[in-house]
Amino acid sequence: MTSVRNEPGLRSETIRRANLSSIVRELHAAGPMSRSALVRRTGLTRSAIRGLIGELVAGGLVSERRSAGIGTPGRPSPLVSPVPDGAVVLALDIEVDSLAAALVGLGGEILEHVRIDRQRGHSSLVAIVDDLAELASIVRSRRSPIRPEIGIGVAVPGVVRRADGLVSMAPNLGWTDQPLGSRLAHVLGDEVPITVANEADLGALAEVRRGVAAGADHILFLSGEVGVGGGLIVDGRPFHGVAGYGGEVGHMPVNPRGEVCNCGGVGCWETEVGAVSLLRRAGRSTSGGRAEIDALLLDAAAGAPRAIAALDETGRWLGVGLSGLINILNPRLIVFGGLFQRIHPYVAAIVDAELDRHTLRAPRRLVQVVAGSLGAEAPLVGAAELALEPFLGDPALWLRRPEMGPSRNSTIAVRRVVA
Amino acid sequence: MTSVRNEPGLRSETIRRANLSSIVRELHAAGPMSRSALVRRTGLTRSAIRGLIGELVAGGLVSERRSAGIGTPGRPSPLVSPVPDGAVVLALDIEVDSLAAALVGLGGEILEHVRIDRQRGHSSLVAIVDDLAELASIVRSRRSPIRPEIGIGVAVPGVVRRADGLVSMAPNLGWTDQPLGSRLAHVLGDEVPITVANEADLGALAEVRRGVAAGADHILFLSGEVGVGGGLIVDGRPFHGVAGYGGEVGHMPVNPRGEVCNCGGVGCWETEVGAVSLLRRAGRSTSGGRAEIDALLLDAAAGAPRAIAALDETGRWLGVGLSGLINILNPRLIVFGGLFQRIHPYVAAIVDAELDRHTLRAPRRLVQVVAGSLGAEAPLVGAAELALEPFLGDPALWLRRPEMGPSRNSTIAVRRVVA
DNA sequence: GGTCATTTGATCAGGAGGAACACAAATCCC
DNA sequence: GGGATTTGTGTTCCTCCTGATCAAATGACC
Repeated sequence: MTSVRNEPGLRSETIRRANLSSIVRELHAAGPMSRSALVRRTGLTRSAIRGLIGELVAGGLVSERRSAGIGTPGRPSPLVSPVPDGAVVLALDIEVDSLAAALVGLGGEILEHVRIDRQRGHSSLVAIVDDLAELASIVRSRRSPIRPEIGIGVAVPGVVRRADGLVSMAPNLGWTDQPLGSRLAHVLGDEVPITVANEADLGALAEVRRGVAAGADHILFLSGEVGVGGGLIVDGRPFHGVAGYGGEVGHMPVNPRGEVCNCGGVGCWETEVGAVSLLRRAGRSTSGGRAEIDALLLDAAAGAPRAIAALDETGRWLGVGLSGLINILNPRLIVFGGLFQRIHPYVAAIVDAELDRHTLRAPRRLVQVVAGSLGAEAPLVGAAELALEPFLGDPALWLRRPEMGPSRNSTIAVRRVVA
Repeated sequence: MTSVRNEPGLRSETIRRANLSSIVRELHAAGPMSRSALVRRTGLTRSAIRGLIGELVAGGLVSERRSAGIGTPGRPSPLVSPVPDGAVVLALDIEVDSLAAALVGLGGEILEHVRIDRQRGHSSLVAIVDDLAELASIVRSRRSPIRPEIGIGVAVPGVVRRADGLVSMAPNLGWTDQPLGSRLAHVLGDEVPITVANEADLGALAEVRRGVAAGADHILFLSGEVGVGGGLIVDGRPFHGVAGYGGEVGHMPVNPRGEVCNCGGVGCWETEVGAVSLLRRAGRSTSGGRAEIDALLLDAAAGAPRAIAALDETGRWLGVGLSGLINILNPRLIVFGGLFQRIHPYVAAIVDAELDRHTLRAPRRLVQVVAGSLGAEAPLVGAAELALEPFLGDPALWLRRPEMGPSRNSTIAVRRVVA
């Protein structure tokens, strides 16, 4: 704020960029809509919208077609649609037990999608990078002609430095300080920007753009299997602290007499609410992964007391930790993703009860806990949204400038004559 | 984002507003500087700066004078200074043991200031509002001619709803759901906007604008005496969740076997790090307030084992709780205010050691814990900054528009003749 | 003390961009 | 089929910044 900027000051062009951005964002978020709807939603005049849409159509980012005239009087407004091919991104997702790649277009349409199972446990960086490259080439080859992506987004279950995609810590992969971003750039080509982010951060973005949290401006997304991650949307924008490390709610200390955590600490929240403690409480194998949890939920549904008790206990700790988070963050919505989405029906009541006990009244009244709607694909969807973000923020950068402006006066004479 | 806006779209005028804002913000934050420095810092051209400064000078918000030519070759650039009288706000501060009022001008200059002691303990809303009105009239009367303030900011040790200044909970005042904002508007006049906020939120704002955290973009300010409050600056802007309730870090659960808290919960952080627990650990009266803490610190400085042990224990819990907050928020700086600023020298080492133990490595490396620099006046300074904010964001609203534009062509002929 | 390089202010033309207005087109309703 | 209504089209106007050019004020150097 008080230092020398390298960016120039605001000028006319800035306005055009911002207005183009707001149009593209509307279409990306809400899908096709009439031109007049865009006028209402952006606050711009018909003239301005006309010019901007014209530029977007010329640039191939948007298409107009006659709307099916329905109901209202007045001249029908053409329907403006985002063109999926106008801006395509590659989304990659590294999960504990799978890898995925997808091509996603403007508007959020998933054009291609592949997911393969992965052995749980530790894997080397190169092995995973190679697998991702393979998946990338599969989805790319399915789509031709191949227009290069405008960005690549990657979801990782670990702590990530945004600047360069260094994975500082990913216990479930056995990674410490692994340069995922630069390795991927090496393999996938470095002409396209690659952004790596934590899967919970991306889950939050996904749910706020395309899921239950659509349009909310303050949400906390909770995700994880073994580890517990949090993703935060603040004022409509992803929050990630100074270097991208924010949101590690799993390592909030909640129980000084608790167990030792992966991170070296004691009594971290994830030792109380993670999959391992849930399985242990239910007397099940803690190495069984997703299937074991599914079995536990079946038991609970059938009324097995031990399964129910385990879920209750996990729910209580969920409520305790969430109370702290709500007091700190005052969100509108808490979205359960990953493991928590699956156990949500079994713990919702107890979580709510705990929130009533431990949360300050004022923020408690405003918050709601809901299950996510995107399931296991949330991080992948979020990765796509992340990769699209620079484009959405300034679509003008991807518009080819016309060589010359349209000849403005050519039609005037004609019209005058006609009139 | 996807709803109908009432604001119009961006237009030329928007740019001028934003550029005026960035000039005024620079001057407010960094003080007087040469016109050419403004060119560098805003990225605007000399021409643009000239026009904008001209408008600000005409509006009385800024003044130019010849700079003391020092050192550099080239034509000297005039020094541009914010005019304190150009925008004056009234800042009010309700503390546990005192009340204060100040008039603060553009640039942060404190023009007038009064603080009076207050009986610790519960007070009615009307009593405090009356006292504040009295203080306000004192500072106003000292300054003549009275130009009306452009805003009023109020700091409160409690949970505040931003929209209307309702104090949802302020245990130290004995308040629940007290309409402070509207009562103040009633007494002080409702033509000036009144903004009420939590004292820790304002402390954060104060330290980031005028204190040790100057220019930092992600900070956590920790404050409090009995209760513990947190103020958060995210991306350079105050964070306050959905309704302004954010930042209540004091009620983060850290010890399920801990004590019952004011809020009704158990084992809240403030039951472990607040003044009461510190005094109790040291075997001192918990009702003595500030003086009792001072005596404790004297003891510790003199080497009294029990005082030192009490501070150590508090320091340990500080470290534990801060670890969680750092993992969640990934801030650049943690600023100790209020009680914590005073005990900072005694607990800094132990806090750092606990952070090393409990915080994830990556965010740990980036964070620093420092004592605040504004002491007891931090909330008051922050209240002033808060009240100035609408003005800084759009100074054009306070500029009287000239009746007619300057006659552009009057001097051209002359210059042509001369040339 | 004079000359020159350097930096910055002053002035003005030009271009970009949206707003406002007038008009035309397309639809619904009666 | 006529009128009301809504919305696209085209043009003019206004605002605001940039860029080029010239003038002014200073330090450095001989």
